[in-house]
Amino acid sequence: MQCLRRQLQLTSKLLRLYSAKALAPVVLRPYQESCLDACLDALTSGSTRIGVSLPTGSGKTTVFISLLSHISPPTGFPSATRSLIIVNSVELALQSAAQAKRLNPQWSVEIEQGVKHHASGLADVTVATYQTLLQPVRLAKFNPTSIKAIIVDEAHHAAAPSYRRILSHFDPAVKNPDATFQPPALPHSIPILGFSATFSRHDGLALGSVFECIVYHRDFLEMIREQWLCNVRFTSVKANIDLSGVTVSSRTGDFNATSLSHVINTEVVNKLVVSAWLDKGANRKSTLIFCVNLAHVRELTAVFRAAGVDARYVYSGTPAAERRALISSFKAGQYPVLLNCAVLTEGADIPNIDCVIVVRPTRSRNVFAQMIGRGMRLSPDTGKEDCRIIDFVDSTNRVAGVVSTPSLFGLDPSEVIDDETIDALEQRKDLEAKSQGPERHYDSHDHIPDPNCRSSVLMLGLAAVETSTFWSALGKVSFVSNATKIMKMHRFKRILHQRRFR
DNA sequence: CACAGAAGCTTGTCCGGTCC
DNA sequence: GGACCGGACAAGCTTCTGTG
Repeated sequence: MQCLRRQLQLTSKLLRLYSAKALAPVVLRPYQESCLDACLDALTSGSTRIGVSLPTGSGKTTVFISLLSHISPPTGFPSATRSLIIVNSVELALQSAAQAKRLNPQWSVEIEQGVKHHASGLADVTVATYQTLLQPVRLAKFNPTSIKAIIVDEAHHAAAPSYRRILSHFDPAVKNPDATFQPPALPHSIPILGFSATFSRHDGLALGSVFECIVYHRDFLEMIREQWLCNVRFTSVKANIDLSGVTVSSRTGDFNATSLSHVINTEVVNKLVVSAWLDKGANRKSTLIFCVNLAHVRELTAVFRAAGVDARYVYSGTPAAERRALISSFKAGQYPVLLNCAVLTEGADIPNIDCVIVVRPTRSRNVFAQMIGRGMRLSPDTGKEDCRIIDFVDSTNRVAGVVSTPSLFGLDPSEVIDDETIDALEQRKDLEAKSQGPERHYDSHDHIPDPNCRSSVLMLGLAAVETSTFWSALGKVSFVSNATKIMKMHRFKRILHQRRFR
């Protein structure tokens, strides 16, 4: 087995070198290479359902397209040469297909989506939206015997019943929610590889029903430090808000929006937000603001406009054409402030954003990372040098579990942060750690309890910090060196082969 | 041991958002 | 307009704890 693995690894590396020389277009970043290695290592070790966690802007699409070129048909099934990429929006489908064609011009690439895009099912790579694949006729085009791998983009959705309805056709181990569903008898196993920036779900239970393990993870903090994402300057503003009375959903673990809006969407706080922006963000070209709910979006926009700032907002009800125009003119720098509520948290690609204001306190590190991640894409064309992140912390009561800039760095939430870089914050954390003795973090807990994984993390010695879950531990892995971390991730993966997720 | 109240968990329904 | 998603919320059920 060891010998076979070495052979396969060598083959995949030679293939990578060969394809790089033959086509010469793609030079993967070092972490993308490591990610590829981790995935191929897992596949050659026998895993078939694996996850990869890479932050927004890290080039997930490039990685999974490259990965497909290194996955060979299973032994004994040379005709299984096709790949299926499942995405959750038309934009992602178009982006992935374009990237697949750009990186591998020799491939036939098709899209299966809606009424406009009908694939034959015979292309080397087909990119499909899950909404379209839910139609049996559309799904039936893809014969499992001819497929060598399936990629799931935004894979934190993969545990939803609709995704499982699709994936169960390609892997009997994925349970179809329909009790009458007859699992297919497949001649060979089809690897399912999930990619996401926030590889977790609030309900927590279901991801393990699709993926066996996470084989690679990169935290956005180290990506910034290594300048794969743009530099960030953090500012935390103390506001007279009291989160202690805000109700928390037992199901999601995060604040209830309605309850939260009673505390956040007030005249005092809204004026403070505008003042903070005038003080710290007015010199920025493009500021994106995250609000609690629709009422908050509208009222905060009004306060900005009353202060003479050209602020606009998008929400789900904004007509598609109007939304495109709003985002397009925002990208062009035609107005400085765009507010939204949950519309632009996932998949929004607006690289010119150079200021993000979070006026939506959260207990989820994922949600916080998604929000501030919108400003971290590199954008040399627009002259963007860095991104300013402004968030608001309560000054009246210290509520456990709130994710803010200080807690993100393991600092006391009451610490004042004014225009500080990641390096400065980590130096401050180190000083605090030295003065306090044993390491302590004030981070929140993410929402996926998994006793098995906690055991694994403990086995790796990664649990020197206060953490309750594998997921939050992964978040803290960013504080160790990259080389060390990758080594630990490889060890972690091996352990998971014996101790799988639920 | 039995009962009542509190706390926590599960389930169903509704809503906002997205896509077909 | 319909289907599906995640999230919010309320109602009902179960479990835990304190008291007689």
